[in-house]
Amino acid sequence: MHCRNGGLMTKPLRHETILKLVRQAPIPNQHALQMELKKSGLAATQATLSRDLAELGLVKTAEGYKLPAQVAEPSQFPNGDLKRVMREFLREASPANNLIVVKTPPGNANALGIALDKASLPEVVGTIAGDDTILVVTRSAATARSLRKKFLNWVG
Amino acid sequence: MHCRNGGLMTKPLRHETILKLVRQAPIPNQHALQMELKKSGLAATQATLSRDLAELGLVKTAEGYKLPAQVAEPSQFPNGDLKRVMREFLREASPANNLIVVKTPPGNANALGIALDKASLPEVVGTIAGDDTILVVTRSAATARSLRKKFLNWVG
DNA sequence: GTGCAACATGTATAATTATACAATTGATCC
DNA sequence: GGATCAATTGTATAATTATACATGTTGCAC
Repeated sequence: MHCRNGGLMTKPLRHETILKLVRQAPIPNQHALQMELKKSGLAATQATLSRDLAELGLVKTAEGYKLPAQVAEPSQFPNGDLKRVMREFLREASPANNLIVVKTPPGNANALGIALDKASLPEVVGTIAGDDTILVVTRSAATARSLRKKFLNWVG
Repeated sequence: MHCRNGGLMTKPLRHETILKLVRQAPIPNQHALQMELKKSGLAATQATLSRDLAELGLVKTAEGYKLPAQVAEPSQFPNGDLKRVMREFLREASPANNLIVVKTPPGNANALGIALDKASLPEVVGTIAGDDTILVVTRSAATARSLRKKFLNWVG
């Protein structure tokens, strides 16, 4: 078979390069990794990369392969606080694709945004708060819709 | 098609159950999850579970699906310390499948074991230290062998 | 009521990943 | 030198996961 290896220890270099790449950004799949490595002059088949990723202990998330350290901490504790803040400030929540557009009284978006971030709900990828509007970014439209319903239930 | 759903909101319950299961132990794959859910009287196809896992933001590791919180922290900082301790105490390191059997002078296994744990090398799944022997558990035989070489290089 | 849109889900299949096996290379021992 | 073994990798394929599409259901507007 053609192992074009030729005795050069390519594996350690490849592993280093993979770690370098994954530190820059999550790698969506093994084919993408293969392309990136090729740019660095490193050839490897999908099978080899599958083995590499396992040996390096990388982890596959919705965003792609990451270092374990890069895996976001999820909600540290429940959201009693969030519910309270939300009851106070939430006026309206509209899904828009994978976003929820949350309206608050003028000047209060930030407060609610902070509470949302702190609660770090698993559904929430991130938030941006303006003056009276927060964009809540979720992984999918379905998530946005179901999370929105959860919000509305909370404020009952 | 037969969505035997009948209007009961099975999804939230299913999601709760999945989270409960994954808190107990990593779930190796979607088929295993399907079997577990069946035990709880919850029927779902692989496709549904694939969608569920994505919505819940679970992450796939070598051990299976986990909560992001359960993903182990990798080496926090390099291993200068470990190298020093290792030079002092390491006498022998033999690979045995996915283990490395590390020998130390009598009574020193624990010290080296602690240094190993602190360094939390990505290759190391865990360690057990006796009196003059440490078992270093890695993910694979290949990892064990290459890590062992790394050890031997360190102690020069 | 009808119509419509959003959901949840199953089926079938595409896409992705893991692995059994074979081949090559380099080291070690006789 | 030749034999043998461990390591690395490719090929082919199996196993696993994601998704395009279709369908039954529910809630809401009219």
